[in-house]
Amino acid sequence: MSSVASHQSSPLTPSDDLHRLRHSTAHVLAAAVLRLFPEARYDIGPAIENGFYYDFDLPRTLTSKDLEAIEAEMKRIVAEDVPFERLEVSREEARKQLEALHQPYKLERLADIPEGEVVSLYRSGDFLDLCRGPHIERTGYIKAFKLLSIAGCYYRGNEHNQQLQRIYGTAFFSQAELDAHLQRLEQAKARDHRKLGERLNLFVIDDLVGQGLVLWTPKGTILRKQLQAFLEEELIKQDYVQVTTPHIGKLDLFKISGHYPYYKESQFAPIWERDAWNEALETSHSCEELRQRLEEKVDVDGFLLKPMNCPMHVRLYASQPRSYRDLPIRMAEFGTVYRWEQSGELSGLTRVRGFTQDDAHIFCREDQLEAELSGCLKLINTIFTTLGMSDYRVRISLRDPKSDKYIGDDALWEKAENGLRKAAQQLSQPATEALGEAAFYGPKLDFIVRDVIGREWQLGTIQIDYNLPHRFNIRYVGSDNQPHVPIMIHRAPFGSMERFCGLLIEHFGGDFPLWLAPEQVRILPIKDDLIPYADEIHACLKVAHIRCSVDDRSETLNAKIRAAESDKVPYSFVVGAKEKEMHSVSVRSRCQPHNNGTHALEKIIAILREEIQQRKLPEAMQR
RNA sequence: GCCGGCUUAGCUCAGUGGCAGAGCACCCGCCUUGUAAGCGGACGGUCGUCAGUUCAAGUCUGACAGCCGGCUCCA
Repeated sequence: MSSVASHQSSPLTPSDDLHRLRHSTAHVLAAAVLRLFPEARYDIGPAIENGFYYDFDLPRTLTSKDLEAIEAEMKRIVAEDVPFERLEVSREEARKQLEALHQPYKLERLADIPEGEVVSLYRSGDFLDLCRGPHIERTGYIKAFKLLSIAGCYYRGNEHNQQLQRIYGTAFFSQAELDAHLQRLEQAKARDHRKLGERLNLFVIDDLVGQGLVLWTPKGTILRKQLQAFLEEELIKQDYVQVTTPHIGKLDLFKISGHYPYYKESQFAPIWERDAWNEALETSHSCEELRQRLEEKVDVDGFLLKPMNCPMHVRLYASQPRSYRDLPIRMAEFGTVYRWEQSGELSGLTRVRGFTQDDAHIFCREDQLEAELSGCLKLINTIFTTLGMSDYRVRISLRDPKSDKYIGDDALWEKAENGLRKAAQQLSQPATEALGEAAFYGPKLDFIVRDVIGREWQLGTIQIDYNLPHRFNIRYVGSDNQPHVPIMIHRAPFGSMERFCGLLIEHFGGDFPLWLAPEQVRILPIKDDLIPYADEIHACLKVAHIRCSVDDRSETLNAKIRAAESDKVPYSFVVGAKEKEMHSVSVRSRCQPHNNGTHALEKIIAILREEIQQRKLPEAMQR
């Protein structure tokens, strides 16, 4: 299947071959850069999911013109068809060779290789690299590649280190595969929720309102509300109660919860009371003193835009005495939270500064934990199944044992982590464990989905928390008449309405199932004198709670159909004299774009009501 | 926040120091349409913002803002 010769004896899958091809192409890239910039210092150049990159420290910043020149040089190296030679050398020998090349980053990378491990260098023509390999046999095997972009990146991924220039590229076995890949990238752009959301008029992000703050249009609001209504039905089935809490709360609340001390940098700055602010200004003798009083000492009252809903739900729990008979209490809220994300990280609906979580906190007893976790998994499964989203992965997010950003003692953490591991076994697919991805108060089970350009985003999450109940000292009276501390489960099946809608737009490419479509039916009168009949149909659909509009422009039918299709309206009803006579409509479905027959109005309304009620997926996605 | 790129009409985009442009959309008129664009006209601009260079700046320089791709971060 591939023209790439394998020089390992063990059998390899095609993806291994592709990986090797790309890694070798990265070496050719570095070789080309070195020819054009002899003073270049190179770091590492791995193959990645859809291609490869290589990081360089260069005397000047690269432009797109440079990419063309580098690509041309790479083609020359491919034409030279030199072999990749593996040289296994002593650590000392490797050091000497890299020193001779004046490659400080490579020397540091060499020092990272554990004692006792084989050190290998790869030579291809005039280029030498410290590399574990393996590689393809000759540069001539590289048939189809393209450099894609330049990006800044930090050495070793640490923002305090030197910033390097990273060149991204991709390579395939054949030009046809490369072309197909580039075409896929191009097509993905059309599905991008940032483009599609604007075109379909679902949401707006306005400079004057602020970065990362989403304005939902009437159409987008319908989408959101339908999702919310869907989830609310499930909440009723699972005996949740809904609550409502404010957008801000006292700083003290978040000091107790730990949000303020632990994640201060990720929050909007506190809102200080005017009097306290004035007094602090007047009585502070220096800016530093003022800063300390406002941020560190407790003698100034302030408020925080809430970064999470949990502290408020905990206080609602604590507002009454609770008996073991009351548990579990499943407290849900579509609560809007605010976080200070770095400006460079904001992106459409998927990374924003204000978003609404479909949040809930379950307060339960130890003996109820397993059943509650199971209920949460069931809820998430219902959502993903209803929406036809099967392409997700599950991550068990654990503490990084080396970090100090977590609260609570080790025994409780272990208990929570094991609880999640056990719950994860119910899943139909294996979950992968990830250190350092936990919340500061507990481990999580995260459901992760990719966007159209391949970036991964966390959507749903289930988190076990033994810590907040202790920090707030909440209790219930047990059957032994003694106080006990409940366990909290934090869970959000969508995660954030904004992020979820963003990925949903891309998932459906804007072709939402009927129940979600902002405009479900568009009525297209053939001639202007049919407008009164179209209005009559419109009124009937409205009574049946079907969202529709009449295209009463003085346009041809073809033009109206084109507009309806491009607006991604699921059904068009064409009405002319024949339909009027029989009190019927001619139906055109977006899934079968041709005349789907003439139906009596009552009949088609019943069909659509059924499709809405059952939350059917678009035919194109049904199996 | 860091590196780089981009920013011209509502949208998509042309405009290589010398009069601000096109297509589509919106609006008006004609046409009265049978399953993906009928025809014509009019309207629409602080060329992201602010400085600078120049006889002259959409075009060159700088700062700032926003967006895009990465990096870092992500409760």
